Amino acid sequence: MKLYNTLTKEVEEFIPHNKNEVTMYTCGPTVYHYAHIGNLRTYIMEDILEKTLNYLGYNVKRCMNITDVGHLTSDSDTGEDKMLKGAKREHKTVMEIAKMYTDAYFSDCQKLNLAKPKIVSPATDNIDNYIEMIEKLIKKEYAYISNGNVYFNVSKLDDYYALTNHKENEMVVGAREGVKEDLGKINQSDFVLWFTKSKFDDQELKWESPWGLGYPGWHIECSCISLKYLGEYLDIHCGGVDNIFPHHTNEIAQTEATIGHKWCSYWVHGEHLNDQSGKMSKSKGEFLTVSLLENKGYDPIAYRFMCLQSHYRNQLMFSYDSLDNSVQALEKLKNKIRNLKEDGEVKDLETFRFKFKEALGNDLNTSLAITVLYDVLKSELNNSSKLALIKEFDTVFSLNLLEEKKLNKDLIENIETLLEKRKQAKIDKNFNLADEIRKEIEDLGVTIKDTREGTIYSLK
RNA sequence: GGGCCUGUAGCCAAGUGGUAAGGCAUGGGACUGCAACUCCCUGAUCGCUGGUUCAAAUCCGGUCGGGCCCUCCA
Repeated sequence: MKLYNTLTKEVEEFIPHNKNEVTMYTCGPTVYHYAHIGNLRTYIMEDILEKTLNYLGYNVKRCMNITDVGHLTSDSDTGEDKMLKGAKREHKTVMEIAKMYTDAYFSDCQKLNLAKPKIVSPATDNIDNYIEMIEKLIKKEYAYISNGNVYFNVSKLDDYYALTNHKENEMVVGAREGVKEDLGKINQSDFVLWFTKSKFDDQELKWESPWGLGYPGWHIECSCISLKYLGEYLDIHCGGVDNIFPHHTNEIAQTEATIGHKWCSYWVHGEHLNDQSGKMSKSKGEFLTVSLLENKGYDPIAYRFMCLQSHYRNQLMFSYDSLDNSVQALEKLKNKIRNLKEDGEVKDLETFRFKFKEALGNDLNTSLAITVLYDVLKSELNNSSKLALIKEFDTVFSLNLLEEKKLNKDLIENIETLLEKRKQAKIDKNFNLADEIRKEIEDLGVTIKDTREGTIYSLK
């Protein structure tokens, strides 16, 4: 298995710290609003990665956080807590909001066939751990207290910018509008570990700490949760590219300062989904959620398919045209598969299996893996063998390729009766009637197809 | 100002030195009472421009265009 590692900027052979056991940490959602499909693109990539590793025989232990607290707009005390903002908007308490959007998030995941990580931990469940870790950092003199907040001192590290090519003196403070310099810091890139002072005194969730009543900075949760559940040697850490700096950079800083050795070997980042105006966001353009797509009549799986046809490290352009494209393609693909009927012994799977593994094993080239699927369909293999391969591939793709939609009994009887009538009409050359009956059947949501063996039907 | 990614047929998109995968759409054909489904056939020299090389979409330089990050973000 080869993976592109942001840390080395190279595609590397993946070697877990502990033989076949893989530890994987993926940054989870901030539950102050619905996830948009751009957010979900990264989770789709992570899902494919996890399933590919499983397919290749690894045992993956994956952990994800749920950010349900104190996600400020910035470390410099400007901006507003997102959870609080969400709560105000919905006239609910912060915890109610968190619950509501956490549920919504997992519901979206389910619709996209995203496996739930073995370990899911809300940020608010681990406050004691953060405090403990921050105390350690202060004791080791990596952290200092200033203006009531606890900061991490990045100048104590040899290589704070390991993940990026940033240089401290070339960075522009306030490159982004609304960001103001925090005068309490020693270095420009120092970040907050614990807040006791914020311009937003109405911050709802606060905890007692050695530094006073306050709440954690927004990088500490991922470090802590990861250490708590996955140990001091992490194999893979994932997230969106926007997390590279500062979030992941800071995670590395505080974690390695705490444990005193290298922490995570492979950093895997997913590129963004863009729309015509650039990066998709919650504040501009159409707010594209899974539910919105569903309301417009799209099967969320078609979006998953769209993502798989591109590479996770390339930006992908969203448009309804390309989603329509994927809808068509997926439908055709499933039709082809539906037409395969078992016909004997399963054999000769290795060639395609190898190609499939090679595609995914090459830094998750899902697009090429999809091509292998089409190659299987066009191959000389018998149907049973094709079906066996498709079933295997779909453990990674998760596109419901073999899904047989269930017809209920009454519906079947109804259709059988109508088909009999239509058959008679055709014999009588009464094609108008035959067409009417076909229309009637289609209105029931069923497609029919005339073949030499008779008429067959399936759910649309 | 600094860092990074990207430009392949109408559209989406693989492909990192040896003369361009795949999908969707289009057009033509087979099948059908018609249709749907399915099957067969159908298209690009890779933004532009210099260079390296026996050989470049692939490497290097320039140029034009699109996008991202630099303390909200997947």
